[in-house]
Amino acid sequence: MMSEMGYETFTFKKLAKEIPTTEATIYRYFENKHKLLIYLVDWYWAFIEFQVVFNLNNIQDPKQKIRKIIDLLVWEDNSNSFLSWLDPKDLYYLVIAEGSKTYLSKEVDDNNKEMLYKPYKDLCSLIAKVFMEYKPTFKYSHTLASTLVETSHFQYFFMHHLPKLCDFSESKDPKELEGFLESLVFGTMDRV
Amino acid sequence: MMSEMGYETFTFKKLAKEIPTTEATIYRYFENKHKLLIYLVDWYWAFIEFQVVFNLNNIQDPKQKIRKIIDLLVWEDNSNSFLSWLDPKDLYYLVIAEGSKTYLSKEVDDNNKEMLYKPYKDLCSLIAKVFMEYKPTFKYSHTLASTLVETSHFQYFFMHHLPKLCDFSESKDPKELEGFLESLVFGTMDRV
DNA sequence: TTCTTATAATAGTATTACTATCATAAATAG
DNA sequence: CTATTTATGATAGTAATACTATTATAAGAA
Repeated sequence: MMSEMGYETFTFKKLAKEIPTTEATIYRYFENKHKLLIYLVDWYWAFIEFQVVFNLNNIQDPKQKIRKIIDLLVWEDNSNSFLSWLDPKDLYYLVIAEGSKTYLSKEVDDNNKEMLYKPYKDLCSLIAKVFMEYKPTFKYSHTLASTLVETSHFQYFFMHHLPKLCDFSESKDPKELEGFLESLVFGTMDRV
Repeated sequence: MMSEMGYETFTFKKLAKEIPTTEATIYRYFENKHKLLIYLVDWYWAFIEFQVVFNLNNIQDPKQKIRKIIDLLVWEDNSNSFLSWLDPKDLYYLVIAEGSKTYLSKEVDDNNKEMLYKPYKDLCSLIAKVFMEYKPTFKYSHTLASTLVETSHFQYFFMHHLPKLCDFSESKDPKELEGFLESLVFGTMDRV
């Protein structure tokens, strides 16, 4: 629902009607709409981290590991995902369109103290570690990790809504985006 | 005001009280709060584009041009800015914290048709052109341009609010961020 | 001086983002 | 198998938000 109608239009009242339950009941589970967004986005990052750990298990070459990470971040069809009441693909679209709103708020510092961004940080940490395996002398592994994650998302968004801001206009092929992300990551690290 | 209290907390009523005028009068100038945000952000992009054009005028070497662009995107102190009732430094902080909300909305396609993202696209186009001067065979100049602009902003935000997502934690030195952005841009293009 | 246009003042509406109360149903513990 | 805890439903209510509408008046231009 949130993904379909957008975060701003989505309300607890509408959700209550849909489930169905009452607004008051939902408030017993989530302090407010923003915390629900954070909960959903966190769920997604935890899921992706799991996917990364699982899929990197049988890969030795750091370069191949990084390629796999990029492949997992850009969903063409990651439908090997386990079943759940939360469809990861729906979450993917939600996180692309609304994910930044979890931290682009005046409560960011409070939320951060409450560890609400831990799943995102953990994922970036994990990716940064793989970067360090590939190039131990690289100084900006965390910065590059968050840049990779963010770029994978907003370029996907640009591809579909603001094609002038990227070069994948007509094709809308996730594989092309993956190609760019690989040059970005390896190019940056190979300079060192 | 919007930057200080955050987009969500800011209202036309509060603004009217501050100016002072009435809510209804503000509505004659701006359809709604979101359009005012877009107006302010557009103003900022137009200002940066002007700064880029102006500052690149006496530089020939594309590499130096790119260095200058990165320097203009990350504000340590761009206070050679002309005076105005809109302080560009205030706008810089506004665009970092709220800028993405201009397009992360369900109205993005309608707004795009109304050319509301033109200043942002124009700036990216200009930067992409300089990239092409530097490396004519590079395939992703627009993608890299928007990645550079976005990355310069959210890494600045991470630096101040979510330091675990970057590597500039203690120092908070814009120059370090500029260094990373240079490796990112040149690293990506030099691979080709 | 007339006409146009902008603003002030005021009022009003639907919706949002909550909070509160209390009765009841379901789960669980002794 | 009853007593008690806990969750939900039903309902009501509030302050604030994001607007829209109306009319009188003030200022500027023709």
